[in-house]
Amino acid sequence: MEKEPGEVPERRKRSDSDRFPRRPNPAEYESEWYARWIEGGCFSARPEADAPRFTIVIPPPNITGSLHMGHALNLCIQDALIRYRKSAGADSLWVPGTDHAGIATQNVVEKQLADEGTSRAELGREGFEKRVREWKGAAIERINDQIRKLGCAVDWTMERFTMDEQCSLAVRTAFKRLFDEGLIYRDTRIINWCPRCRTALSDIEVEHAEEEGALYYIAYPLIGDEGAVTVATTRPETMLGDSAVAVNPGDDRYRSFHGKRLLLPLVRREIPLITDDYVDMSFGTGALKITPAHDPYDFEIGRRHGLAQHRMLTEEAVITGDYPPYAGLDRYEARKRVVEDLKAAELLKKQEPYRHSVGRCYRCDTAVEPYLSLQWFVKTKPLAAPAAEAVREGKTRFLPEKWTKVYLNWLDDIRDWCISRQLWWGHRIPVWTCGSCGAVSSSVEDLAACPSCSSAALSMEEDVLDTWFSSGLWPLSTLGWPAGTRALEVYYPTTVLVTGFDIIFFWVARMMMFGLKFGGDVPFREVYIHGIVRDAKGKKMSKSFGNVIDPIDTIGVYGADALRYAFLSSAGMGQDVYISDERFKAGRNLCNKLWNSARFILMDSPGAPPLEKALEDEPPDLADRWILSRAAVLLDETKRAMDGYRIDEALHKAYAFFWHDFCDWYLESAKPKLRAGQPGRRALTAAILHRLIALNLSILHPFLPFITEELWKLLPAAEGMLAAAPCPSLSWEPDRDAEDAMSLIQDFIRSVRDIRANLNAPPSKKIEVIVLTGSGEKIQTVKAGEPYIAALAGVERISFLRRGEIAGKQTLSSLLPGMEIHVRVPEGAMKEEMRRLEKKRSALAAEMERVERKLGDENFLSRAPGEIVKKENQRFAALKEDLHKISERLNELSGR
RNA sequence: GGGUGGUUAGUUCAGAGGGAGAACGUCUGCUUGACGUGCAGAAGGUCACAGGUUCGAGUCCUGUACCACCCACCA
Repeated sequence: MEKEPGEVPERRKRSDSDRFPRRPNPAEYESEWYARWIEGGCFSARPEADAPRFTIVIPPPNITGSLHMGHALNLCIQDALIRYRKSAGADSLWVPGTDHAGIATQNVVEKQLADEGTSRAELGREGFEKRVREWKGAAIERINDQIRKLGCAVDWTMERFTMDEQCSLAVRTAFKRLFDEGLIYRDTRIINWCPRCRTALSDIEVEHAEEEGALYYIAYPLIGDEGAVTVATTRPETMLGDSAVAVNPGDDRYRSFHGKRLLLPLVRREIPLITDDYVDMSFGTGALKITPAHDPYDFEIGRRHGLAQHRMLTEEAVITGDYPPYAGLDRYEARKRVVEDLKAAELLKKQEPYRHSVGRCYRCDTAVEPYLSLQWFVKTKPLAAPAAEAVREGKTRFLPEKWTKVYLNWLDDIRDWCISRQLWWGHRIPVWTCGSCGAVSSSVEDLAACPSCSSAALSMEEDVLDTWFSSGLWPLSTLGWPAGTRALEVYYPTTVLVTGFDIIFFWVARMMMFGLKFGGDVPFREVYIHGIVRDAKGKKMSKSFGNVIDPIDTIGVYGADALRYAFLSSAGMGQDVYISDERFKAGRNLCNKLWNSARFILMDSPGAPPLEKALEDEPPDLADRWILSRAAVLLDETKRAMDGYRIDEALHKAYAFFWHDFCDWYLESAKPKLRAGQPGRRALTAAILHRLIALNLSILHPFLPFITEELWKLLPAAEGMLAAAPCPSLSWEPDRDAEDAMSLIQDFIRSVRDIRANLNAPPSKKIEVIVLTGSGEKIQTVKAGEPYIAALAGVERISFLRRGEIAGKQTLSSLLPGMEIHVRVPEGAMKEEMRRLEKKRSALAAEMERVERKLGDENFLSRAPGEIVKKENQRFAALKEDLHKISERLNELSGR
């Protein structure tokens, strides 16, 4: 009967196989293990231990919502590192915590209030803060639960929140020190203002993007003279606040206008025409309207020329009452009206499409206004210089290295940091102004009396600090600074910071500045910058694309280990991570394979002697020596990869070893030995299987903590929990000879299998293989490997013929280094063989020609190192021999 | 305008001067005493393009094109 494509035959029923359960649903053991790890104190720091320290402070997630795939990636990387270093003997500490996220959280809660028909104003500051604190509790619980679901080995006893008592003390202490040293000051400046959030923003909180707009040409009539000066602007409504028109002093077109006065249209204000070098003659008309209160550069020019600052917008970006026809209009509405009115007055000379950069609030995407206001600033240059220097000196290293330059360029060109926010949710600025003497003081403790005049008429600042001010202190505040705690002493500087490139300026640079300033050293030795999470098509995951996947959903379907595998296997250093069902399935399949290999071993050999004991009683055979050698190499390779933060590489190596070396080859070759071998053989084989399944679990544990722990429990020799177990060791050296010999056997088996596949020989059909050879050493190896060849390639007999002895015409053949193998086939199966041989021959001939040409080249022979020339010669000889064999074979077949 | 990456198999990437690799996907076969979430085999690449250095270039240098990202106050 024909089988439908994709149809799978019904699984064979065997009562035997129920002796050991099939893999349970991950949900059945994952949360249970997390609780056991916590109970067992597996994740607790051991500051008293005499061990190398490995410390990470978590990038604190915002309490605005739940964790997304980006967080999950970030967490998985840290967890793999923490668990690996712990198993390698380090005192690993991973400090968890969350960030109050000022603007973002306030927005979320305000939205909630709006849905409930109330508002922040209605609740009042205290009521609002109380409301946010309630939200905070639930949010943190949700986030921590996700962290537990992912299996993160964080030390919960160290958990912090950026607005808890300890962190608040750090914030006030840092603020006061900077204030007292004159590094924090207050000034009236043009800052970035979000009219929706109604707060100031720092420069980096504004996201610039090119947008389609228009360039408007407006004529400003001269006073007391004919004519006008035409300016070009993208924001015509700001003309209401103009104080002057500027031209370049060297611009001949306007030379005759110098010193004249203009009439500002609509407003009918008299303004001067001034000259300033800043003006670019080639742009627009070469005349620039100056609005000192609403443009940063105009502000500078205004200051230079002593111009008035006319504020024409309110905090909500609505026209102020000073411009009656437009008062109360939104800025865009006002733009339309101004343009209409200018048109009506025939003063709008031209309007053309124009692409220009618009800045938007990074929290709500509203177009930001340059806005004149009184704000607090940090003088950054004195802090930035040491932060840059530390990286230049290599005290902190970026991985991948390319981010070093990004970091340095920003610090070298840094501008002062606006830290005041007109919000209610955050650290209130610890500054008090005296109502009687006017003194402005900062204090760590709340002030009750003015330090200068002892007056009690003090008012505290209303504004709060930029969230990133407290984030910047995170490595210090979590470890107890400003108190000289044991944790600070032992764990600062931390080892590595794991984060995304999007917050290098926001966070990494600020921590460097504060860490050096207050902690006396860099906050971390290394900064590991990972990529972002994308969907299968390479699109960034974002709500607006509608392609977000909730990590918790994925865990529900595939298990946390599968999700972790998807991330860690594709997280090449700094590489973006593409996730898809395919990748999750790959992770799930690996878990399944792990389970089933352990299941086989424990079913077939429930117990085994210790490996060292078994080796005393029985010498290891080729496959034993080979797999032990591979394991020794693997231990070394994964260690080096992990120490170098090449996490995906370590995982790939472990995966390949487990799946291909261990399962495909060793375990398969072990089956006949377990079934038919001598007792000593059986014991040694079982011992190796037990030892190596344990080793596989240990090595894979940092990546797949749950399934490996669950299986560890089932191993008779395993003690305690895997999460607390030290790195496995293997008293076995890499064995070159065993690996070379096994490699030949594997090639042999693959060749036979290839021939079988061409023959369509079912696995049950045993075949005879004829070996033609000239090399004695290779024959010895094949003979030694005969049991494996028999078992793994379905070969019942190998006949060794000398060169010249005829294998027979009716055979399929394959070339191996130093030998040629044949399998007899029935009449009629030869046509395909001729084609294959022909193809192979032309490939060999082409290759040989290349090598021959090289070896005929005087330059090559005289200039290339002797070693290379020798190698090429050997290669030529081998190719020549193979070609000869194939040609002979072809002649034989065609000349029948 | 400045900067940083990238361009190698259908896809995602590794390879950093001497015979083009992995994973996934594809195709073919398989009730193989753990696993069909599996086993076995196979096919598939002018290493973006153009110059240069070299006995020899995915690999080093220069330039070009394209893609991605970051920074910047030209109205």
